[in-house]
Amino acid sequence: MEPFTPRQNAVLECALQLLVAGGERALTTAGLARAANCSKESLYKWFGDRDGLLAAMITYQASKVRTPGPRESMPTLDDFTRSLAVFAEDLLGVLSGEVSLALNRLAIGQADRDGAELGALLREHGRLPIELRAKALLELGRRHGYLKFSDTHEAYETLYGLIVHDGHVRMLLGEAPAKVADDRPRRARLAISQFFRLYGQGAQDIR
Amino acid sequence: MEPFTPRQNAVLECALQLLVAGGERALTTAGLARAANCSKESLYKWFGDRDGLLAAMITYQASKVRTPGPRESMPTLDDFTRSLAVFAEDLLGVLSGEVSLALNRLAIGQADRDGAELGALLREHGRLPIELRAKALLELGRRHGYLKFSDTHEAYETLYGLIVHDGHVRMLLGEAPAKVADDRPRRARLAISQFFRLYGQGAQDIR
DNA sequence: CCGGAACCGTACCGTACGGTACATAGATTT
DNA sequence: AAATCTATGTACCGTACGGTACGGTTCCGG
Repeated sequence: MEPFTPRQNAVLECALQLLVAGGERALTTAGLARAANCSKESLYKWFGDRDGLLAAMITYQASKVRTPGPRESMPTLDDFTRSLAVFAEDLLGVLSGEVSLALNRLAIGQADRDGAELGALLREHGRLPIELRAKALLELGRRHGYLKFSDTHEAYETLYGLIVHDGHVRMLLGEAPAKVADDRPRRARLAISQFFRLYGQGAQDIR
Repeated sequence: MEPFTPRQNAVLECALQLLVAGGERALTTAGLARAANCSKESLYKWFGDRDGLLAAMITYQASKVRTPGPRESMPTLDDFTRSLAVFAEDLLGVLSGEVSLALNRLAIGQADRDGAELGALLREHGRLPIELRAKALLELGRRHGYLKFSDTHEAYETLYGLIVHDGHVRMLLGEAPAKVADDRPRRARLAISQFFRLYGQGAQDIR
C-alpha cells in the first residue's frame, strides 16, 4: 500500500533503532532528524505527522517480516508436527524480538488516543498474518487427518495460549526476554505435545 | 510504609479515575490537583515525584484487590472443578477491568525507563498474588488426587494460557474488552475442560 | 489565645517538544 | 545555462508540563 522510497526506509529504520534504544521518549522529531541526517521538514512532508511517522514505522516493520505460506507437501505426521514446532518457535522468536516489543509498547502506550489507531494497525499487519498462516497450517493438518477440530479459531487461540502463556505481557512489562523465551525449543515442543493431546486425531472433540 | 492516609487514598482514587478516562496524557500533576482539590505541593510532598505517584497508584489499587485463599474444604471433584472455573472467570474479569488495563498500559508504556520499576511493581503486586492463589489451588487439587503434574509452575502457566490466550494483549492494544472477554463463563469452562484433559487424573504426565 | 503544622490555590520558571518558516545546496529538467 | 524540484540544517514559535515558591487559610495542641 505504501511502499516507501529507499531513503524513507532508511529513515524509518533509524527511527526503529531509536525507539528500541530509548523507548518512545527517545523518539523525537528533532532527534530522528539528527540521527538520520534528514530535516524535520522532510519528516513532516513524508509522514505528515508524528502519528503518521509511528504508523509508518509499524507498516514498514511489518513489510520486513514475511510469513512463509506452508509448503503444500506435508506427507508425514512427523513433518506436520515439525511444522507446528517451527511455527511455535517462530512465534516466540518474533514476540521476544526487540523491535516487536518496542512497537507493541508504543501502540499500547497510545491505545487510549484516537481510537487506538496504532493498536489496530499492529493487529492487522503484525498479528493477522501470523494468525492466518497458523490457521492455514491447522486446516492443512485437519485435511490430512492429523488434527480434529470443528472451530478453527478456537483451535488457533488454544495453540497460541499453549505456546505463549503470559510471556508476552511479562516481556512487555520489562521482564528480560531471555528469562521468558528461554529454552524456546523445549517450550515449543511441550506446547505442541499438549496441543496434540487436545486436538490430535484420536482425541474426541470438545463440547 | 504504604498505608496511605484516607485523604491520600482519595487522591489516588481520583488519579486512577483520570488515568482510566484519558490515559497517561490526561494524568498531569496540575490536572490531578484540580480534580482532587488538592495542591500540587501536597502531591510532591506525599509522593515525592510523578513516578512516585504512579507507583503509589499501583500499590493502592493492589491493596484494594484481595485474593481469597481457597477454602480448605474441597470434598468433591465437582467442587474443585467449580473452584477452577471461578478462578478462570475471576482472572478474565480482572484482566478486562478498566483500571487493570489502564495500569498495565501505563507500566508497559514506561517499561523502558529506570529498569522498568513500574512493571516490576505490577508483577509483584498484581500478578504474583493471583499466581500464588492459583498454584495453591492446583496443589490442593493434586493432594486430593484430582490433578497430576510434577511441575507446579508449568501447570500454572498452561492453565493461564488456556484461559487467557492472547486476549490480554489484544485488550491492551485497544480491542474492546467486551469482544475479548465475551462469554466469559463459556470460555472458562472450555479452558478448565482442556486443562483437565492435560493434567487431570487419568492423563499421563507429560515428558 | 497563640504558634505551628499541614494544606490549598495560584502564580511562576525552565525546558522539551511538535510543528512551521526560511535560506541554502544539489540534482533534474527544459 | 536557467529554472524547478527536492532536501538539508537551522532558527523560531507556541504550548504543555514537571517542579518550585509563596501567600493565605484551616486546624490542632498547649
